[in-house]
Amino acid sequence: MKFIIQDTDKHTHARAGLLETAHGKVETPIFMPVGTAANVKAVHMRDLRDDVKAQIILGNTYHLYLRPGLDIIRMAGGLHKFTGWDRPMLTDSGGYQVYSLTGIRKLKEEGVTFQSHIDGSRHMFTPENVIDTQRIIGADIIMAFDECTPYPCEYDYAKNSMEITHRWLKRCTERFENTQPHYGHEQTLFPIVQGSVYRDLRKQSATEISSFGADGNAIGGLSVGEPHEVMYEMTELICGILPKDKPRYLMGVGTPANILESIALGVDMFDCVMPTRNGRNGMIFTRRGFMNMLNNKWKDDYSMLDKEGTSFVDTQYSRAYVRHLFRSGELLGGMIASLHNLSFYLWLVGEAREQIRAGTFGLWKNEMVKKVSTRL
RNA sequence: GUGGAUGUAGCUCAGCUGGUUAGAGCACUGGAUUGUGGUUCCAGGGGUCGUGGGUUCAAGUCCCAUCUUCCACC
Repeated sequence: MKFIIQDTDKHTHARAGLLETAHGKVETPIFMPVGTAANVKAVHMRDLRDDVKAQIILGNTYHLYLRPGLDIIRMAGGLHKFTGWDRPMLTDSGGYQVYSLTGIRKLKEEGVTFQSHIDGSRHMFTPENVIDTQRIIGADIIMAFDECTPYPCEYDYAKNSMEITHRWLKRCTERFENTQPHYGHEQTLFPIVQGSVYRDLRKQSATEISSFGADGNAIGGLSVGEPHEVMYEMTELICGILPKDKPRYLMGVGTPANILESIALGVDMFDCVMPTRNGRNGMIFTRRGFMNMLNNKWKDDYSMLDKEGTSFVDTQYSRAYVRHLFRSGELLGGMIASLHNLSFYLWLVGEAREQIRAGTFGLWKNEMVKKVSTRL
């Protein structure tokens, strides 16, 4: 996988780059829609490609392993063929599920044993079989198996967790190097920096992760409940250590403001469930602020959903109509909001990229952060 | 007509033998949601307890009357 940096902002650490995978190019900074279970919820692949203009989407190892299962994906010829998405893909390793599904899992040196949230059956993920699984799924970028620490997190727990993540990374890397892609296209492995909110741990982890010389590096364990300033502080610290010539991926982030601020700190890739999950629950993000479509104030607002929006839904449906759909529990509401929000997120990072290339990112970012944080 | 039930928040109901400012679920009004378990959590507003009398220190609760709705039987 290739990555080149095309422009660097003079006043911030923002970069505009180009990532090249076997399934095509990705212009960074980029937002990657989350498609956990072999679909971006409530959005057609066609709309994802032509309307949202998504360049790369996510899948999830844990969820796909449980359903539909590896045999089905292998027989389909991999996740690209199975879903019909022929552009770049990235799979998360399941490390986050180990965190979020806590209570039905047990963590050991060997790996993690857990019970399926679907039928309670017992399974084990190890660094090795998570790589094998991601070979079968066949995404262009695959993630190392890590432990995402909760927040707050005791120093000793964070330290042990970080160390086990490092040992697992070594095992992931070995397995990755000793296995081949199943479908003829190249895959690449991203390691993940951990260390919770402790500067020395984050520094140590970023240094360790950098030494692997991967094609790209991820920052995990943030946006799990810590204050935004802490998240930015850690991100800044880590970006100062990770190699400059490789893409940096901040996992699970975030709000439009989080993304803009993190781009300024030198992050190139993002993913987050917010535009889709919050969208399904009535939240609409726009360049002028965000709105809760369930609120009473939209009941007779017949203006377009977002007159400045880039999606066809923005000028196809009125706010009053979208509010009606949400209040009636109509599925179309979630579909409209998901499509709109993803379009907005992709517009936002695309515009950030343009501003970086034009040398005007810093000022634009500051103004945009204020706007997108406004409640409408 | 007779007998038996019923009446408490917008809706469906809980309130044991009378005892602090009458509760729940849903709905309603807001808020949260960050590598997704089609959500889930949090907060808030809202009731002359059908009506009128009575007993009692004290009545949603007991007594009488009346009205509402339902059931059964003539």
